[in-house]
Amino acid sequence: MTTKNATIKDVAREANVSVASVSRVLNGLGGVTPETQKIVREVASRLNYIPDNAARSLITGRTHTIGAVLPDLYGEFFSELIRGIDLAARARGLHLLVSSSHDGVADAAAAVRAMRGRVDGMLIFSEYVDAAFLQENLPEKLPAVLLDSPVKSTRYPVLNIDNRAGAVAMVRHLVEAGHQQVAFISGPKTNFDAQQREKGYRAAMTKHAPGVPLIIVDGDFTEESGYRAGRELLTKKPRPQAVFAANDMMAIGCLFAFKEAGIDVPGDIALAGFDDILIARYVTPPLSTVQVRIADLGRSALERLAAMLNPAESTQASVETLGCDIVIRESCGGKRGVTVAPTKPRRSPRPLRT
Amino acid sequence: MTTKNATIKDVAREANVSVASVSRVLNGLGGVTPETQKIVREVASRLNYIPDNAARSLITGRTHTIGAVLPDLYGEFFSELIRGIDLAARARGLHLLVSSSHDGVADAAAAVRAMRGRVDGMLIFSEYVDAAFLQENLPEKLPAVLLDSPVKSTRYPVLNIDNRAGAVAMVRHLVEAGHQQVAFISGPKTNFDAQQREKGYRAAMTKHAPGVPLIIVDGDFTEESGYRAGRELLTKKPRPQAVFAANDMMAIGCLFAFKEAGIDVPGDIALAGFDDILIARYVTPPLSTVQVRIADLGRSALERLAAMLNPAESTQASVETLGCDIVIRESCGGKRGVTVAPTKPRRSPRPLRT
DNA sequence: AGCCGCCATGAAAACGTTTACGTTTGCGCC
DNA sequence: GGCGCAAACGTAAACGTTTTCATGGCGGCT
Repeated sequence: MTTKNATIKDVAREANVSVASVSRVLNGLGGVTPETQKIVREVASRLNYIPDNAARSLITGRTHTIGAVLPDLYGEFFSELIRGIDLAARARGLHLLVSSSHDGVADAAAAVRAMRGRVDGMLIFSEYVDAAFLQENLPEKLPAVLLDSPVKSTRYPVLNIDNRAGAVAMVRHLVEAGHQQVAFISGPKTNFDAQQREKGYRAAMTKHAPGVPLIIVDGDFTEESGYRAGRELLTKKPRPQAVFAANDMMAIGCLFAFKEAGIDVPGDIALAGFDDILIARYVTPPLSTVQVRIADLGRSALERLAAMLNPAESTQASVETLGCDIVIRESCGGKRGVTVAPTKPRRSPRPLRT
Repeated sequence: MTTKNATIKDVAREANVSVASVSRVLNGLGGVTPETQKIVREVASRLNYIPDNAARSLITGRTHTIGAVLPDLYGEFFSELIRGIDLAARARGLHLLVSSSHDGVADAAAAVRAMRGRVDGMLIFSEYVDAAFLQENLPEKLPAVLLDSPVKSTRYPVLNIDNRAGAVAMVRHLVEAGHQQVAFISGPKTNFDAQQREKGYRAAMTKHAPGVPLIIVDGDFTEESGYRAGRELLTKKPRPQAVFAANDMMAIGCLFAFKEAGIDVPGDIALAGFDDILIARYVTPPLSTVQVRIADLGRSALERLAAMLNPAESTQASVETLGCDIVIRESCGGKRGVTVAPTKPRRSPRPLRT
C-alpha cells in the first residue's frame, strides 16, 4: 500500500498505454480496442484509481455539483425540501452543496458568493433575493433556479407553491360546508407566501361568499400570534363561523385560545390552517389544512436546473406553480379524513431514526 | 465586460507584478510591500477576480469542504442536525456537501465513495457502518467522524447521544414520582439507540426499583406499534403505573390506545417518551420526554472533524457522549413544565418559513 | 569600502486531468 | 506493391493556482 493515491499516470504506466487512452477508456469515449479497455479497467481497479475531481474540474470547467442556498427553515419543510433535491440530484449524478439558515440579505449574499466556482448551478430559496441581488451576487453565466420567490426574471426560472389556489380551495370548502363567515389570520406582511394566501382568501370570499364582510386579524406565523388572534376573534360580533389561519402554527395557537375560552371546535367554530405540518394531525381535534408537496418542489427545482446545465435541452426562463391539496380533518367539521383535492400518498410519521 | 472570468494572470499583468506576488497578497502571506499590496488589491477587485477553486484544490490538495452522509432522517432531527453542522462549518470557512436519505449499506457505500476527492473530511451517520465498511469505502487517510454509532474505532472519533443516561434519568424520575411499576416499550432490536435506551431502562429499574418485575413490550419506533403496545399493556395484571416508550411516536400511539380505552393519562397511568419531537408538547396531555440536543451533536461533530483537519491541533480517536435532558410535562403527572436535568433553551416552534 | 544578509520580487515547476493534434499501424483497393 | 484511409494510440498543451528557488538591490556592520 502506497501512501499516495494512484493517478492516471500510474494507471497508464502499469497498463503500458498512454494517459490519453486511460482517460478515453474511463470516460467511455471510444477509439480504444476492447482488449486495451479491459486491461486499463483491470489496472485501474487494481490500483483503486479514482480520478481527481479538482484536476478534472480545472480542465472541464464543470464540478457536477449544484448549490442550494436556503433560509432559516424549520423541521419538516427543510428536510422534505432537501430530500426532494438530494434524490433528484443523485439520480442525475450531481452532488449537493448546502448552505442553510440564512437570515438577512447580507447572509444570503455571502452564501451565494462563497459558492462561486464550486457549483455548476444554484437553487436559491430566499425571501431576500430580488433582481438587483441576483445581478450583484450571481456570476454572469451561472444557471440558477429560484424557489418560492416573487421575482419575475427573464433569466432565471422560478418555481412557486400555489398558495393562492390552496387558500381558495380551503375557503371554498369552508363556505360550502355551511360556514359563510370565514375569518382570516394573516401572516407577516412582507412574506410572499403570506401575501398569496391572503389574496386567495379575499378572492375566494368574493367569489363564494359574496356580500359577507371580510374579517382579517394580523398574525406573524407564530403560535403566539395565533393565540392572540384567536382571543381577538372571540370578541367579534357576530362571531365568525370559521377561522382560516395562514399557517398551521397560528391555527394551533388559535385552537388553544378557543379551548381556553371553552369554545368547541368544530362545534362552535370551524378551524383550518396551512402547511400540513406533522403536528396538525395530532392536536385535538385534528386540524384541517392545506398540504404543500415540498419534496416535489425540491425535485422539480433540481430537474429544472439540471436541464439548464445541459445545453442540449433548450430551456427558457418561466414561472411554474405547484399545486396544493386541501386535507380535511375534524377541526372544520367536515367528513372526517376526507381529502378533497387530488392528493398523493404522503410520508407517514416515522421514527426519527430508523 | 469580458465573457471569461479574470484569472490571476490578468491581475498580475494589469498590476505589473508577477502572479506569485498576487498570490502572496491575496493569501496574506507577507513578503510584499504595502504599496504593492494596495495596487494588487485594487486591480483584483476592479477585475472582480475570484480565485478558481479547482486550480487551488489541485495544487493544495484541500477542498475546504466536508461531506455529511446521513440516513433517511425525518423532520426535526434532520434539520437540526444539518443546522448544527452548517453553522459550525460556516464559522470555520468550510462548505458542506450533503448526501442524505440512505437506506441500506450499498446506498451508504455509494455515497461515501462518491465524495472521494471532493471533501477534506467526512461526517458519517449511518447504522450500516462498521469497521469493515470504513476499511473498504473510506480512503486511507481521510479524516472522518462517526455519529451515533456503536463502532469502536481507533482511527475515527465517535460522537454518541447518551441514550442510556437519558433513559435512566427518566425511569428514575418516574419511580421517584411514585410509579414503581414502569413498563417499557422497546424500539427495533437492531437499532443502536433503541438498544441503549432499553439498557438504561433495565439498569435504572434494577437500581431504583429493585425487586419490581420488568415489563417490556416490543415496538419498532412507529406510532402504530406504540398503539398496539398500549393495548397489550392494558391487559397486564397488575397494570403498570407508568409506561416509558423508547421514542415519542410510540408514546403517542400508546397515548391513543389509552384514550380509546378510557384510561386517563396521567391519572390512571403515567407516560413518557424519548426524543422530544415537536409534537410531544402538542398532544393532550403534553408528553414528558427525553430531549436530545441534536444541533449540538452536529456542531460538536463538525468541530471534532475540523480539529482533525488541522495538523496543528493534535487529536486522537475517542468516543464522546452527549448528554440528554429530561423534560417533564403533564403526561407523567409531574410538576408541570419543570425540566429536571440542566437544560439549554431550545428553539421554539416557529413558522415553516419566515 | 567591502561584504554579508535580508527582503521584495520573479521565473518556473508542479498538481492531475482532458483533449487537440500528430503519428503509427493495418487493411482494402486499384 | 503502392497508395490512401481510418482506427488506435501517443505527445503535449492547457487549465489556474501555489510554492520553491533564484535573483537583484539595498542597508548595516566591520
